[in-house]
Amino acid sequence: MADGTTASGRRPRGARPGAAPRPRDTLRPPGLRLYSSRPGVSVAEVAEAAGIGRVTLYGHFPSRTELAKALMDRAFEETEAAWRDVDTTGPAGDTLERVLREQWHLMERNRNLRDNIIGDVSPQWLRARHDPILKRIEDLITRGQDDGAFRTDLPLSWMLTALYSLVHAAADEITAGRLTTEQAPEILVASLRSLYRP
Amino acid sequence: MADGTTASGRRPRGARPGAAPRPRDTLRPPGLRLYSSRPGVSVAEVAEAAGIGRVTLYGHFPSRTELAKALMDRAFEETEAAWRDVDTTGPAGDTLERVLREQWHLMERNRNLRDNIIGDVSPQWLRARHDPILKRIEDLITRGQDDGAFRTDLPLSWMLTALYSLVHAAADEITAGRLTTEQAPEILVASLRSLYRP
DNA sequence: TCAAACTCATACATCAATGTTCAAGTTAAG
DNA sequence: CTTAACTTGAACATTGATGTATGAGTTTGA
Repeated sequence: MADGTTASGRRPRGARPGAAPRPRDTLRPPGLRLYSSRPGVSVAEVAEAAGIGRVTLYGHFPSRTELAKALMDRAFEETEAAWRDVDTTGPAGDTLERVLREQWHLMERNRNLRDNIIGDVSPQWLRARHDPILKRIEDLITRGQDDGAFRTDLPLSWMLTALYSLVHAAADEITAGRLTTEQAPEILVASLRSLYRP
Repeated sequence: MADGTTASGRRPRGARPGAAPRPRDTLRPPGLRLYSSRPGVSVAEVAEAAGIGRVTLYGHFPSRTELAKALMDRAFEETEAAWRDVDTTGPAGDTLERVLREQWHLMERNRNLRDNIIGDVSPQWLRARHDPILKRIEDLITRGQDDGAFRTDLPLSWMLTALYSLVHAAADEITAGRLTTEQAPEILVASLRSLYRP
């Protein structure tokens, strides 16, 4: 205690004693953005995008795999946080449209991240972390089906996959310059309304 | 002429003079299948899937890039051939459903191949070869819109992208074991009918 | 001022993939 | 049988990415 170090760990309790201006948490978002943007990104590229040295990055995450896991955990937390802000009281159709408009960008990042860390983590680990993210939407679709708002002639898994697939496609269209950021959510909502209607 | 060799090239006109049992053309399909199945495939894996040695493969295609190009050309030819068999005389909606049922597997391979050779060939080359493949469907959608069979409130590019995106998704669902090969085209047709209806 | 915590460029070992070379084989036309 | 065309495994050089080690510098709490 007297030496400023806690008994449990190496790091003091409060603010860290001293450091260059980049702690662990301000580092993550830019790395995530790059990791989620292109397949086959190297750790060097992620570090550069995050504005830090490659060695420093390895100081935080002992391996590429651990980096990928941390980014996926982050995505999971972001999704949880986003859902806490969603009003889910109304009809399922309305809720879905709200979620799409508010979260389609986050959903896109989740999906890209998942696509890009396949091969970096075990399939089991990936399922365990990614499935809960999908589950929120899945539950919403089920509720809509029970209410008669959504069709029931297609498998639930397909309706979920189709949704993510179209979100992904919309993001690609923006990248390709064939859709604007404003158009994308409207087109997504219109498409899924047609696709989900009984 | 008397020596059995043509004047123009090194290869005689008819059957090749003698060789191990694997000429260039029986080699391509298995390679294509693998190349289209997984991102980041190595040339060694492609060769193994094709049942030939890696060195032999390099004998046919001087580089990974040239291999990718040859496979894309092959896909293009396959698509052209498939379209020659399609009856396009009826209503656009019926034609689209026929095309989906008959070609969805080919469309899936085209898309996967495209995804996997990004980075191996220049974007310009890729566009030049891939766009004509898309054009057939695009023309069909346009015809349906002119006939009033398909909706016109969504961009043409989006309707095309959504179609390929769902085809891709269906293939993934089969891989994941959540759809059967028999279900897939039916679900695709049902989904696109809803999505394209005015 | 002192020292702990942190950053970072350089350098290094390792590994996997690409593409080449070579020295053997195998096949079938003549 | 002879020989040209082809195949192949093994070996090699090169390149790029991963992960580690080191040593020097920076920040900030005490």
